[in-house]
Amino acid sequence: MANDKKFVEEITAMNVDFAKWYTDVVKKADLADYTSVKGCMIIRPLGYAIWENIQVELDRRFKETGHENVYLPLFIPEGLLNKEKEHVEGFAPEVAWVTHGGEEELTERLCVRPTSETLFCQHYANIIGSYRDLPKLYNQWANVVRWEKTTRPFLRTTEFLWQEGHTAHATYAEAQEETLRMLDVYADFCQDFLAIPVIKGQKTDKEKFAGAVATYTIESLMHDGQALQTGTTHNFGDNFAKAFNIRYLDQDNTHQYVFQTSWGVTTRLIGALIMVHGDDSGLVLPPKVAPTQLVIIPIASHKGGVLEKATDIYHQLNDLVRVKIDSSDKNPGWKFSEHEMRGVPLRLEIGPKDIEKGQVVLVRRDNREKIIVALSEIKTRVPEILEDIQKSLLAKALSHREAHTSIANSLEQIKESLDKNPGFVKTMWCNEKACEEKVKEEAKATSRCIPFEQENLDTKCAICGKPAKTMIVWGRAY
RNA sequence: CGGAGUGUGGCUCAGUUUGGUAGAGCGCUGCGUUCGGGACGCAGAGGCCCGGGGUUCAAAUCCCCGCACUCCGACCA
Repeated sequence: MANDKKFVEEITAMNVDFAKWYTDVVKKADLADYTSVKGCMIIRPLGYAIWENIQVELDRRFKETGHENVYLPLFIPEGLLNKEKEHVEGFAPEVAWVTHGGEEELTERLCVRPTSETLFCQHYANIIGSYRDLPKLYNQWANVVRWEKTTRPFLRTTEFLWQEGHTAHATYAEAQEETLRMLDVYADFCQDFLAIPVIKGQKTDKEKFAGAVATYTIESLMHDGQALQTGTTHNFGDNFAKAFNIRYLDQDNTHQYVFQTSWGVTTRLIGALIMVHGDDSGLVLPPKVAPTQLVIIPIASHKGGVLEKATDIYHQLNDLVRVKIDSSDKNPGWKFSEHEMRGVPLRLEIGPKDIEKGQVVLVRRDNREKIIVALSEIKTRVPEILEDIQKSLLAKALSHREAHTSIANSLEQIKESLDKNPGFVKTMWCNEKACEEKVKEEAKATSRCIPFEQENLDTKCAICGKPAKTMIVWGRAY
């Protein structure tokens, strides 16, 4: 059986129509379902289990770096939202408003939180009085609502799930340290756990968060060459502290404003998983995040001893990996396709012939390699193979990104690169907004970030020719 | 917010041109046979044709007015 044979007819091929492929995978892999409210999706058990795994792992890393979880209200009074000017202007167009409670019109409209900066600020103003109260390292897992015009499951939904970290510090330097520390947490999580390579960098002034001094980002490249911001951290300086009057008394008994940060990742990460690792047969999940890591498929399960053996294997592996046994009365072929669509990293086939030979057949989801393993060795081989799949997926995604990263020295070259080899384009840049706008207008691309890992490609800005200040990465983004 | 498209059993759609008893495939339920890449037989269940108004003896079909979703652009995690 050739590896490139198309096993699943119900999913549109990626190279035929990537957008269609994406929604097909979302539906066929049972990740999410549409509802009667635009942009609001039902996250189905598989999609939610992936989110839960993301949550558990991230939460562990947040706690390790000293953070505590809290929960703040869903509603924000209009007056509170309006306190920081840049912030409210940034979010105003996409805020949903509650105007009535029952039949009564409210005296003040309530905003359904698009993010919780203002609520955290109000709270911090109440609870921070002394330098002894700092730092405050809070995080909340929550849903937020942004009234988006164009929505796509996981990538951009009206309501989405996320975590938002909000911290308060005594000095700008500490806030900056926190901002970069959390970017590292995100970057490491994406690469190690989701097998998604990222570029760490700073957003330009044009792209930074409303109300922030500096915004940092991790950027990933999807299979179609489109960029996706997979996580973001912000240093607010004392902008919000001044607007909300968050002050503490320092050792010298003088009032000081606090310095704040915020950082978040969302259910968009699931979209990234789909678009980085998926193939024409459906979802491909890295073992670390996969709700089911191994599925056992009994062959000819009506024949004596097969189901018993499969169950025995299940019990042997149950402590080592997340394993399921599919003993439904579907055909084996149907089951193969089904679990491939759902991205299960490894499949174990056990039939009468295998039992005779004392072996099982393992099939990798990522490359469809068939591996025959003696029954006596499965407990060592299965975890080994899963580890290898995790590594291979990261390596594959990394080489895809490298193959789709170009260097350009002019606006013409930026356009050409984006058209001929869609992906990231690195250039030098003069740090002027005008050049960003020009790229946006002519090449339909935005600046993704100014990478921490700089390269000296040229002395001049690729767009205007003036002396360059930094290297920047461009891309067409989701 | 522009441009395009689509709304008919759970799903994919036919039927609409030319008004006349609501269809197919898949899925689902039951029984039996199968089982190493989406099996098969038999028997069943299941529809206010997106909504509201017209026109007509008669509307899924013709005419108005809504609403929703999808895709492509502009804005955004």
